[in-house]
Amino acid sequence: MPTIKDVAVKAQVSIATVSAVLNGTRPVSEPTRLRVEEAIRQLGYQPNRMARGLKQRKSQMIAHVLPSVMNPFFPAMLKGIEDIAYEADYSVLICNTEMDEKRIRRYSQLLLEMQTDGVVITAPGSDAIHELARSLREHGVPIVALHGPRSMDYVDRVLVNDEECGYLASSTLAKHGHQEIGFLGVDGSTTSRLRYQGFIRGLQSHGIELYRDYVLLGQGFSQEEGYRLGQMLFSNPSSWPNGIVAANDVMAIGLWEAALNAGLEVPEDVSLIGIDNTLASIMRPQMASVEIPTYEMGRLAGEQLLARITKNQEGTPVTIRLDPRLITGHTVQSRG
Amino acid sequence: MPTIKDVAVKAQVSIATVSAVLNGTRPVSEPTRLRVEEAIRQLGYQPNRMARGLKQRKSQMIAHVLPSVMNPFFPAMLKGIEDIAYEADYSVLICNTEMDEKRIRRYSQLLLEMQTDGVVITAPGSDAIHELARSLREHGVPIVALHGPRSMDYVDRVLVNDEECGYLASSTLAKHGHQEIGFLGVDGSTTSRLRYQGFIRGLQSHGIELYRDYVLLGQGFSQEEGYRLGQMLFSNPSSWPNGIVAANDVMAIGLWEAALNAGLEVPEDVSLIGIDNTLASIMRPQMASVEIPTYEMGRLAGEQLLARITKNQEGTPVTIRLDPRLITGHTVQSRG
DNA sequence: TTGAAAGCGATACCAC
DNA sequence: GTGGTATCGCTTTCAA
Repeated sequence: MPTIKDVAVKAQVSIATVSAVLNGTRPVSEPTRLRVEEAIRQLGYQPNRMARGLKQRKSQMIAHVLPSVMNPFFPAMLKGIEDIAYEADYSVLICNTEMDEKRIRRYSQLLLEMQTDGVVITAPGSDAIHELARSLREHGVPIVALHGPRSMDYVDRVLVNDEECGYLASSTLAKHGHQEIGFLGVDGSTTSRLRYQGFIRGLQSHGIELYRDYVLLGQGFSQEEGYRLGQMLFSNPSSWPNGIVAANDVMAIGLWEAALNAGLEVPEDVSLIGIDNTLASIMRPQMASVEIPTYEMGRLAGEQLLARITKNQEGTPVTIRLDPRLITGHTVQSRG
Repeated sequence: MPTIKDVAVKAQVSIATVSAVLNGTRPVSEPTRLRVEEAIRQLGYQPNRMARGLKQRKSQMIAHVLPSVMNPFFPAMLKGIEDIAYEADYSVLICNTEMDEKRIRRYSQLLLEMQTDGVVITAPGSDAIHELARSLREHGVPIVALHGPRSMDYVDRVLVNDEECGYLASSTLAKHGHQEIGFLGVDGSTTSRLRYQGFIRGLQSHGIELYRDYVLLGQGFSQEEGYRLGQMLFSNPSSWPNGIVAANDVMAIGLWEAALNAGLEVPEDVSLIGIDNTLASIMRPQMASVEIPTYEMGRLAGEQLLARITKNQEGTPVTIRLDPRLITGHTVQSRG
């Protein structure tokens, strides 16, 4: 690979001048500029970002820390971040945590070693995640929490209104005349808890009674857990809810399966609505869900991060909160 | 951030010795080693990878060039690559091409500027992609084509046996007694063409006639195209295939919808089978499909790439070809 | 077993 | 407008 020196020799100028042409940091006369540009072309010269980064103490790289790209909820966020980064000439490093403490800690160190200019965190707030955030901040690396730890109120955040998600879901069932409405969530998850709060508000605002037996919390947002909780819900053949909100689409699909296996028809016997709209729209029949603008959130997180990097490093943390949107489907049927 | 020099001062040794402790590149006496390690701990020192990379002319970064992480086919591959990279202390840069020539060209340049140590390419072989590969190779950057351009026989490749995918799909329908079998594919796609060839072989080996009218090629592997082609297939109310192979799951789902809209029951009136198993398993009823071991392929690609980077830079290109696996579902029903 | 010093390929300050 | 050169933080000879 040719270096700036090769260019300088070929164009018969100093490397300082080549640098000036490259970065426009100072005026260069037309003829020299042309000579330099010609030399660059002929040599196929490309500046070395490691050298530049070393000197400027920035890498033009940002990172996205997320649980796993294999979870369909996240790729759109990653894509949103990448699109913004691309436009601003930044590269994106990807860090799948798998919710593994050890892995998070190693990435925490790696990001520092790489001189990452900023980090978007999309991961539940475990100890290791908070430690990662603390360490990065301590070293002056800007952070944006994207649908991440809600408790990170000391960094910029891009969130969806999770309470509203739950509200939209239960309200929809209520409006369709359901009176006995269940909720499937995840124990210890802030997201699940907020959605449950909205769920309650939806019931209340329609004057519907809460059946505590129809509220079940599992261990994770998985299809298996949705199925397992579904089985419990339908285990009593004489009593089950006629409408159910699941804390996300994946659980809703497991729930759906449990309903079918219990001999129930959807939506004739029981209405279902998910949250996220990751998979709802591709199901047949299409499942009702509450859409979260994940791509847009990714873009906003990317923009906010770059703003912190290039402009106001300081300044009080910002919170951007987007609203979800109801997606109607064929798994909700009017009652009575 | 403390530098190697700070450590040296604190431990009262030269930076050369610190470096030796860090990298084990030469023997260091026990007492000095302990002093250095203690200094590193106390300062919270982390080596600067840009500086190291500049000197060593490698970045400890690899890249994954793929059409889009939002396409459910790719995340598992990316994850496989990342897992291998993580174990070997490499970072992964992500490059979504969106099949956009301009974007590919910019990434081509970026990867060079970043001093990327190696690249996994998972993208159809457009002009721009071949140009990217050529440019990287010219600069000595190892490449692995992961389910990528089949024509890149000058680089290592990790592929699935696409012909076999088609064969498994049509054979399955044949074994269930279907006689009039259709195929939905994509015009100009090598993947689609190979799967079609296997499809034909499946028919032949079961002595089944090919109905050319039931073979339709669209413009892309999308649900919309699946739907559109499906509509064409079902437009003649007196004649349609009773079994159809779609070149991938996403198209199969569009096709499914078209069938339902045409008033046909699946699988009573028409059997369907997809390829990829990206979405088939989560559909209800579960869709039949042919599974591609994408995660495992990603791992193999990562391993092969790292082998090239750290060991045999030279040596004739390797091709690793994995076999697909049939996933039975409820969209195929026996005939007659 | 250790240290001094020459780079790696850029940027940026200081002269001219 | 342009050139010389110190510098970024590290690795790697070469000497001692």
